[in-house]
This record gives sequence, structure tokens and C-alpha cells, in this order.
Amino acid sequence: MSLAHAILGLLQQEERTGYDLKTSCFNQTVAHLWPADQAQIYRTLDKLVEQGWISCTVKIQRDRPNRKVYSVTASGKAELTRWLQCSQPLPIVRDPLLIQLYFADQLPNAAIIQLLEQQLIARREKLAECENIELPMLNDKSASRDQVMQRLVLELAIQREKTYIDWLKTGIDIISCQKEE
Amino acid sequence: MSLAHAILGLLQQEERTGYDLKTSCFNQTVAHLWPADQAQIYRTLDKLVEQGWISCTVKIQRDRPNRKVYSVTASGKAELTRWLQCSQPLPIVRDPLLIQLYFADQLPNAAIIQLLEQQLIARREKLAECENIELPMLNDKSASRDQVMQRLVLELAIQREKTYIDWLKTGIDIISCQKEE
DNA sequence: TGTTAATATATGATTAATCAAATATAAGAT
DNA sequence: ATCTTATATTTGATTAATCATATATTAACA
Repeated sequence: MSLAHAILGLLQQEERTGYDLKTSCFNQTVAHLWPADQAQIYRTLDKLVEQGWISCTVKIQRDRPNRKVYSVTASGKAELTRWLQCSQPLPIVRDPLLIQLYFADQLPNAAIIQLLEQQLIARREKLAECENIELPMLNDKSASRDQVMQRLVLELAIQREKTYIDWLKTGIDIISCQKEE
Repeated sequence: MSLAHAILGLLQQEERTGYDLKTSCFNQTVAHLWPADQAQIYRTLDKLVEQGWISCTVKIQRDRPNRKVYSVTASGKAELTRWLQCSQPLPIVRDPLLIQLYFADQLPNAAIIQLLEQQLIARREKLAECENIELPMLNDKSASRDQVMQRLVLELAIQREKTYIDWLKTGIDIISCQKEE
């Protein structure tokens, strides 16, 4: 499961709590790669401990509730390195809009265009989110190795949105010219 | 759930059995929009009958096992029309390769490139599959309304693969030039 | 003093999807 | 005669993800 390995990767960057993972990773950049909710994160942490891939230390805090800080064990590090080299299957995409459009011939043009316009808004918002993430450009020679990797990932996310946006615009044009019924 | 509505749409095109849905829809074009396995299809058919959106007639066959043929009811047709006009959320994409790349700074360049090369092969295969689907082009004026919709959907699938392929090529170039460690 | 917000973790229930396998009929091939 | 293939449906088990909610501590605010 990739979520487990994503968490392993994040904990290898630095030790964190479940709360940290949620608020500073899975609510931020990682949300674009592998969204995960809080319940799943805490449960996956439990599984990783069971597996022996991470270990937990309770940090007592005076001013706030105590934290369970997790860090990667030697065996966890080995597992991550192993997994990082395994070829993974293509992701499965299930896009409700495509199903709608596939059967949209029975809708009036205006209704179809409304669907596409709404997606266009949502996609533009997502593109803006991705473009707001600050990372050195691919041609920036001062970028560290991990920044290059992260920028590369971000570039796909951005390109993906741009492709979708272009396609939506084409779709709107095409439908506008269609004879109804 | 979109699977239910996809099935509703397919049954509105013509009455079909679970087997038909699997072999001539979910193994073919629809596989690129909304993959579904056989167990899920049959179970969803049961749910749709319970809802009263489709009805079932058993067709006795002499030469082959009997078929349960499903067709859309009036209430099913209404439900489909309703659903087709509801704005749907953006699909959630979880791509394991992006997680790998995000943490790939600890891998040697050759290992990263191997990951990307393998995805490139898989993506090219998928692109070829999409391009093999026969549908009139968007500028073809003899195309029927439903063919236009289906071509539009296919165009996104194709563009999506092309975007991914371009990105993979860029990625391979960038990683090749990276200093290791 | 009581309320809300932020920090922090845990659990129950449900849905959607996947995997595996069982069952049955008949045609066609070896 | 047996094996395979295609047709056709059903069920059990499990995983991954989501949703809702519960619990606890402290700070800040009104």
C-alpha cells in the first residue's frame, strides 16, 4: 500500500506525529499526490509500528496534549528503499464527469456546457493551488536533489490540470456548435 | 455512486445482461473511464433493481445458460437524467509513481530512470489502446451526437496519456543530468 | 465563568473496490 | 471420453477509503 510508504518517506525526512503528518503534509503538497484523512493516517501508523518499520516515543508537553512522535527504524528504512525501486501499476482514474459526458447526448447543449464550465472553475482553482507551491524550477542549478524530485512531481500535477483545462475549453467549443437532438 | 449511473446509461442504450456489461462495455471503452470488475457489476445490478431503476427479465436459452436481461425503468431514466446534470467532484488521483519520485532523492539516478522508463512503456501501451478505439473525429460532420460525446471523452483519455508521456521523457532527461548524492 | 479554537489521538460504521472461487450449461477440440 | 473455452451468475473475504464522532488538554477570548 502506497500510503504506508508515503508515511514512511515523510517520517524519514523527520520524525513526526500523526497530527503533524495530517496538518503539514497531507493537507499541503502531499494532498495533490496521495490524499489521506486523519483516521487513515493514525491507523496506518499503528500498522507500521506492528510491522516494526517505525517506532513511537511519547513526548510529554506541559502546555498541550502529549504527542506520539514516530520515527523510522532500520528495517523501515530498508523497506522504503526496497519499495521505492518496485515498478508500480498505473493509477486507476475514475472520473464521474467522463461518465456524464459519455451519456450526455440526451442532455441539451446548455446543460452539458454548464457541467464543463463548473469543472473548468474547479480545475483552475486546483491549478492555482499547485502553482502556489514554492519550489525551485527544473533549470535552477542551486536546487537540491530532493527539491528537483519534488518539482518534477509538481510539474506533472500542473501539466495535468493544464491538459484538463484545455480539453474542457475545446469541449465547450465543440458542444456550442452541436445541433441539438 | 457513478458506477450505478454508468450502468444505467449503458442499459439505456440497450438492454443487457451483467455478462454483456462486463465483456462489451467494462472490458472495452468504458474500461478507460470507469473500470469495474464482474462482482461489482452484478452487485450493482441487484442494487439498481432494489431501487426500482432497472428491471430484470430471464431469457431462457437452449444452447447456452439463461440470461438475466436488465432494462431501465421510467424511474431509472428519470434518475439518470437527474444525475447527468449534477456537478460532480473532481476525481481523486492516487499515483504511486509520484510518491516514489517524491522520495526518490535517496535512489541512484539509474534506479529512478528505470522506474520512469517502465511507466513510459505502460503509458505508451495505454495510449495505443485509446488510439485504437474507432470513433469519428471531432471535425467529422457526419458524426452523431453520441459519437461526438464519446470522441470528446476519448480525446481527454488520449491527451492525458500524451501529457504523461511527455512528462516522463522530461523527467528522464532531468534525472540523467543530475549529480548523484 | 463559560465558550471557542487549536492541538492531539482514537474508534465505529459504512462504502467502494478487489480478489478469489464456486457453480452451471453447452460447444468444440483432442 | 475428457479437457478446454465461452457463456453466465453468485458469494465470501478482505482492503482501502471515507464519514462521523468521541475524548482530552490547554490557550485565548469575551
